[in-house]
Amino acid sequence: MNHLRFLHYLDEVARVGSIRQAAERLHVAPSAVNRRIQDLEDELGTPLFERLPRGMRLTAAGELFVHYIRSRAAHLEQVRSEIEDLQGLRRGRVRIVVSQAAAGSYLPERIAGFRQQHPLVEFQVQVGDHHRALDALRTFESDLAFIFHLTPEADIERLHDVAQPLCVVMHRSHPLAAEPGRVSLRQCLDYPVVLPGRDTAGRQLLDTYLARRSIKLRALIESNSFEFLLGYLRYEQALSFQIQIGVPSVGGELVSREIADRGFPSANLVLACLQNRQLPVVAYAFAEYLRNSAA
Amino acid sequence: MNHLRFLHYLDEVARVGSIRQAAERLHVAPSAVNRRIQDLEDELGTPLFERLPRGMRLTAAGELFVHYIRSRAAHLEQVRSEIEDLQGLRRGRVRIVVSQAAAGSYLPERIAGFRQQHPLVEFQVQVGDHHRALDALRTFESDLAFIFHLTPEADIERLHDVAQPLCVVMHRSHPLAAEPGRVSLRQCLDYPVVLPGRDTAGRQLLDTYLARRSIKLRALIESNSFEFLLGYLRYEQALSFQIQIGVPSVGGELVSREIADRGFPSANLVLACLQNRQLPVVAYAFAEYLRNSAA
DNA sequence: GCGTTGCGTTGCCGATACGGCAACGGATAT
DNA sequence: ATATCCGTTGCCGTATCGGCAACGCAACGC
Repeated sequence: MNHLRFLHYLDEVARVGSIRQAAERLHVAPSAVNRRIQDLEDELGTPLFERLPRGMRLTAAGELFVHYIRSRAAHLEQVRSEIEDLQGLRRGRVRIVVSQAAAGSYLPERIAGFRQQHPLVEFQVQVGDHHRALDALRTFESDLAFIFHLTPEADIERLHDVAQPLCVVMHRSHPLAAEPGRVSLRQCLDYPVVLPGRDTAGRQLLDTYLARRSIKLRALIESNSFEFLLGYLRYEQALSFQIQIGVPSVGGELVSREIADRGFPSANLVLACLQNRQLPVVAYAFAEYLRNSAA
Repeated sequence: MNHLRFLHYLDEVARVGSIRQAAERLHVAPSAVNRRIQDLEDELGTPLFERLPRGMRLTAAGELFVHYIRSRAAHLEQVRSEIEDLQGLRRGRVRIVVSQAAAGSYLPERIAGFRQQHPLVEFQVQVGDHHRALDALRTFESDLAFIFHLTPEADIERLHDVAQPLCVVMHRSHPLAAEPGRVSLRQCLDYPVVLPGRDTAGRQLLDTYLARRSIKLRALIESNSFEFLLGYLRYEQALSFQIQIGVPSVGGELVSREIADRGFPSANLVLACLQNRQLPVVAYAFAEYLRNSAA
């Protein structure tokens, strides 16, 4: 099946926008890549790329064809997966793109659990924002996406969603950690807070709620790294806000408490894939596993 | 894209069940075909064929893979078609499998009409029975099927259907042809009849109706060729039964009359394609054309 | 029992397609 | 104007593929 190499050439050129860069990634000479693309264009009778001074850009025809190539490759993976499935083995690779919040402990835990049942299954995990996740699904880079608040899109299919309350997070030695049960937002205002960047979904939920209640919250630290924020809590008696699954649940120094205030927002975490896409059986199995272990 | 030759090899071997025969059709040496198949099996780690003394038969894995190949080829055609479509040309090939009844005049007329608007479009027309039609759709040999009374099947999608009354057909010089409007079944019984074979859909409709009314009809001639039956009417003052579109409507020596009897059966002609199959744009356009010109 | 026929398969060799290398022409950035 | 990055092309070695002939095997006809 090495005959399909050249389709990968085209795919890569479309991604990086340059024959030379694509050739480098593919470990072949630029001329080789160029030749295959020219062959393809000759056969289709239409240019697939515009030749710009700075590189190559897909034409409309190219867009169509590259989408075909990628879906073909994904389809092939699905068939291979089915074939291996009927040999009794559950092997293959699940490719998933997730929000940062899920990357810390939620996803690792689930993957570890899944691999106990299916030890031959490999994973490719990408962390990315909303936009990145949708893009990865559309270009067939990922099978599944697990992200916040999916705005409905025609070509994306929701497989499962979980409502996740936004919690306040602190070190276990923090005064608030002694409180049993929920805490009120008012209590939190007495302490310094560290917050995720304004472009994250959780932060936006928080901000709109606070604005509605005319509550001002000054962030001691803003960061686009959840790991950094939570890590910082070990060094200063501060608070942060995070959805529940974003906080390590076992053996951690960190504690999370739900907020008692009425109307305090919840995030909606969605497991999604590309519409009409036939997932590899392992990917589908993992999606089912996530759905059942959601609890 | 000649690189995909070897996929066609596999397809052909699966169809004819023998490497040597497939090689002959493909105009290559049997050893070449054999080699590509072995490569494929090595790469997939699974035999795709059982080696029988009489030839090759697909394994379960082979079934999956061959289906992938065929759908991939069909998908490619669809993409090429889309690409040509956005170049402004409406070209390509529509592959359709139809009942005998539609082959005589209905389909030729519609194809001619369609080609007046899209002269670059080519057609491949196969005549076949119910079973053959479904098989052609499933193996991606045909894009569309136009057949009688489609029993609902999970993987087949109905695009359009037309109720077609069963009519009595005669030569224009036949006594009954002088009658204006409908004729009664009783009138027909005075004349010899020629009928399609018992395995055709129209004949079965007729037989069940006649049986319910306890009417006996002795066929002067039975034939599996509609063309022969209608042709025979030129030489003897006999009658035949056929759905309306099975009778040439223009400039013909033949005349059809509807049957006045209440409950006299109608056939249901269905235009169908494979479920979830993205049709080439030309095929889709032709399906639309048929739907609109059904009247 | 035989030979015949059709099947998949393999070794060997020639043809073909493909990739690597180096150089060219053009457009942009500094 | 120089440097850089781009796609492109001619030339050549090599890996890949197909053709040919032969082999082993199983089924069929006689």
